[in-house]
Amino acid sequence: MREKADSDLVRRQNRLLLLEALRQHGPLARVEMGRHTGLSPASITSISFQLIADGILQEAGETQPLAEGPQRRGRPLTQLAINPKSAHVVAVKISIDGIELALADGQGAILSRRKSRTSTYDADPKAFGNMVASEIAALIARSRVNAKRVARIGIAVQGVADSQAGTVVWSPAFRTRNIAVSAAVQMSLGIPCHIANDANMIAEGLINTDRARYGGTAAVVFIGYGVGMGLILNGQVYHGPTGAAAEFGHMNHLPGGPLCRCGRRGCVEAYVADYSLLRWASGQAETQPPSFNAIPEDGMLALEKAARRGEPQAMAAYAKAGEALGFGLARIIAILTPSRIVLAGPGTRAMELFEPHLHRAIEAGVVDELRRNVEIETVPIDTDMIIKGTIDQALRHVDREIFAHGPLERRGRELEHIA
Amino acid sequence: MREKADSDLVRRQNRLLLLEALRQHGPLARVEMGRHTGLSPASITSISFQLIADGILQEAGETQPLAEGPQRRGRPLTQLAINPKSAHVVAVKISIDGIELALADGQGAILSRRKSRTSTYDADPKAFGNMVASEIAALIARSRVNAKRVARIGIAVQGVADSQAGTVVWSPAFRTRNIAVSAAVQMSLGIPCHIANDANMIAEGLINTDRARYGGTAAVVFIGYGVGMGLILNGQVYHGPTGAAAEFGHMNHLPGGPLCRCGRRGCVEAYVADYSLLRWASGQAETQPPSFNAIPEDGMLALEKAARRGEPQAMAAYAKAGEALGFGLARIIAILTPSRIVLAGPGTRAMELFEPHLHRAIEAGVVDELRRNVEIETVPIDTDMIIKGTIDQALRHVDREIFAHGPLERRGRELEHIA
DNA sequence: TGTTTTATTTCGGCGTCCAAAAAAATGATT
DNA sequence: AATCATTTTTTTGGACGCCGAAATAAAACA
Repeated sequence: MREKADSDLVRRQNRLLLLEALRQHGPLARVEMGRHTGLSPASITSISFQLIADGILQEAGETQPLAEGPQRRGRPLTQLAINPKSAHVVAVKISIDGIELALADGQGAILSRRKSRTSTYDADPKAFGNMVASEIAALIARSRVNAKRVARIGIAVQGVADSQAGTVVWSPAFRTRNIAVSAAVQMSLGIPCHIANDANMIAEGLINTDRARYGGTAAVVFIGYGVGMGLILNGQVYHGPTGAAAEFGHMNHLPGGPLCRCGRRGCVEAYVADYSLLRWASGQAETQPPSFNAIPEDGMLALEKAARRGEPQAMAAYAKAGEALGFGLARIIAILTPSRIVLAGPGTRAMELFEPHLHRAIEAGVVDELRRNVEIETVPIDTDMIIKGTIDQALRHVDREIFAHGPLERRGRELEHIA
Repeated sequence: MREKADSDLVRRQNRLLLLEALRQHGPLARVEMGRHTGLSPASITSISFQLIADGILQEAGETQPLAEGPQRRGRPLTQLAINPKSAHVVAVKISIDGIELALADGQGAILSRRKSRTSTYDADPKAFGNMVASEIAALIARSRVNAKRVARIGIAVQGVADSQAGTVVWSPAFRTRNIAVSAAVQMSLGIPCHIANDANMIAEGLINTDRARYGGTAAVVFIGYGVGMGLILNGQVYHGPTGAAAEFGHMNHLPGGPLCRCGRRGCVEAYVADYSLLRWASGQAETQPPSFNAIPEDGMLALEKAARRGEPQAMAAYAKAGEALGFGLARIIAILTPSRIVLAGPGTRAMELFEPHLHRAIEAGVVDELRRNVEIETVPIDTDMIIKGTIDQALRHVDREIFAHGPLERRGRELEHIA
């Protein structure tokens, strides 16, 4: 209840409503939009007319509404879809093993990709932003898309991001702290840019994939080279005051526990991340400083195999991980009572190995009444989830910040404000 | 972005905006409302005219705008205020030592109070709702207020409340679980009624007291006969999917730790609540089943005195409490990065006793970057905070659900829907 | 008394919504 | 082939709530 309501707000809200319906369900006929949004047919006609005039929507190809059974009578539906050329976005993923980029069209279809093997760890903090900018420029140049048609750049990073300041506060991908990124990118390319935590992007992607399932209150846990969490509260990804994500990986499990990459002891990550599993399985002390290199997939596969074979040290590693994860989730449940917990990432390959310990810990850690209302699920490993989520989120940004407003001449004042 | 926007929404939103400005700043002249809401003078005139016609606002008495310095020129301000008789609300507080009630007018001023010494612990779960209803009826009867002018009843309860179902899921004030309350009250009195956790009500009250300070993202911790938490996320009190609050008190601190009133082991409450402090200080085993009686204030005062005198067992109790509280808060910070943590309740009397341990724990439990952005404060103990917060929240409910809509004839459809 | 200043109201215009009627586009029926 | 039935989409006219500008109100000042 922040903003005053006037006809401007009404237009923005209803345009956005229409766009959201299309993002969620794909091409829709006007009547269907009416059903989804609650708007009258007359309004839908008027709004969609303007969106088409603005180049944001277009009539969809002859995508017949599939399988209507017996031939339907009456005037056939004319479906509308988001114009793929309405805007483009770039998604960037910065992780411990390099930088990955993708360029997508207005419908979210990926047009072009790029991977940079540049080691981020020792990157010059001053130059890093410009380096990312030039990678993006190269990606765009290689495609047939005019750079001016790129409306937004989203950057996903492992670790603590401050989206307010546009910096990477702390990340295992960098030796240095507080690396400015988005300002440099924005300056150099003249395209609005934001940065956020990678787990938040996964959460964003999940919401957009299945709103009924993930649109309520859920915690999305990413397990792999680190442990991250995206929180969905009341249908929206939670961003703290500074834009930092839920640092579940660095939530303490046991005081004085194993040494974490962040330098503290007893973080959940120091039990559950791949480097932690390996450290235990290899019989190293838990105070052994953890590796800062990306761990090859082979290593983890071998460890899983060993545990499945029944090798005690490997099994013990998963047991400890499951317990720490379980107590961590129990704490989340006590505080936020999510109705769903989603486990994602390569670490879930070993789910059966730590699952029993996880459940036992949750039972010990939280009152029955609260625990009963939460469903725990794993989602299939898809390394592209972060990139896709970032694209999705960037497009929603464009919807809200640009498309919902209407054509330029309509918003004289607002432009001044932005400039 | 749920609701479609039409002129109805515009009216509701702007009426509510006006009411919120008045709730927050007290009586305001129309120009001032304009400044607060961003609405034009013309709109303010029109909206306030209708609110006055609806009996919701009235011209404020000759409350001169205090100390304008030199006599101001120009037409004097005419201040408007919320009509105290526009609606009344009842607040009920259910805790381990009885039931407390208050009746307030439309401005939130308390007109009448009542305390029932009925022991809740062994109350008949079937009859409890009706018992509360008759207490409320008695409170209203004793005042000069017509029961039909009571627009809402808010109930605050210690423990887990399910506001969706209107039940007390679990509370130390009751032996039994899942006690239905609000349905019976609503049936018996014909007044809408909701139930919520007491810590959430404190949070609600704080937001309304000082929006600038508490309107962002904060965790409000109540320490006393139990440990509760109200979370303020982006300016709003967080209610989980079922309406349960943040059960910080029953968030696990250490697996296998001391026995809690909830039956689990290692909950934060089992370190920090008054019964836990006494249990340690008296040298009992931490597996000793905790007392279910309200603990008299004297006992706690004596314990504090002992610790200040330097008695080792008493000091150790506060040390353990401080550490558990600190690690608990560290976990909250890692997950939610609140910009403020508020400690409230009688337990804060002993703040200096556990403060150093608390800070040491937070330092050990969370990355520097996150910890730096949080301010920890205590608010003076005010046993009425819960009642006041409940009144405030009930009034906001009335604003949103009744006042914002406009006169009855205006909303034919909506009434049907409610009925 | 007239002038200046500030607050509030009145008036006319604008944007968006909606209901109802009209038009469009097709299948079914004769 | 012509007409009827059915469904989608557009057009039309009216309502509502906001806003800017002008008018009015109520005081201090000169």
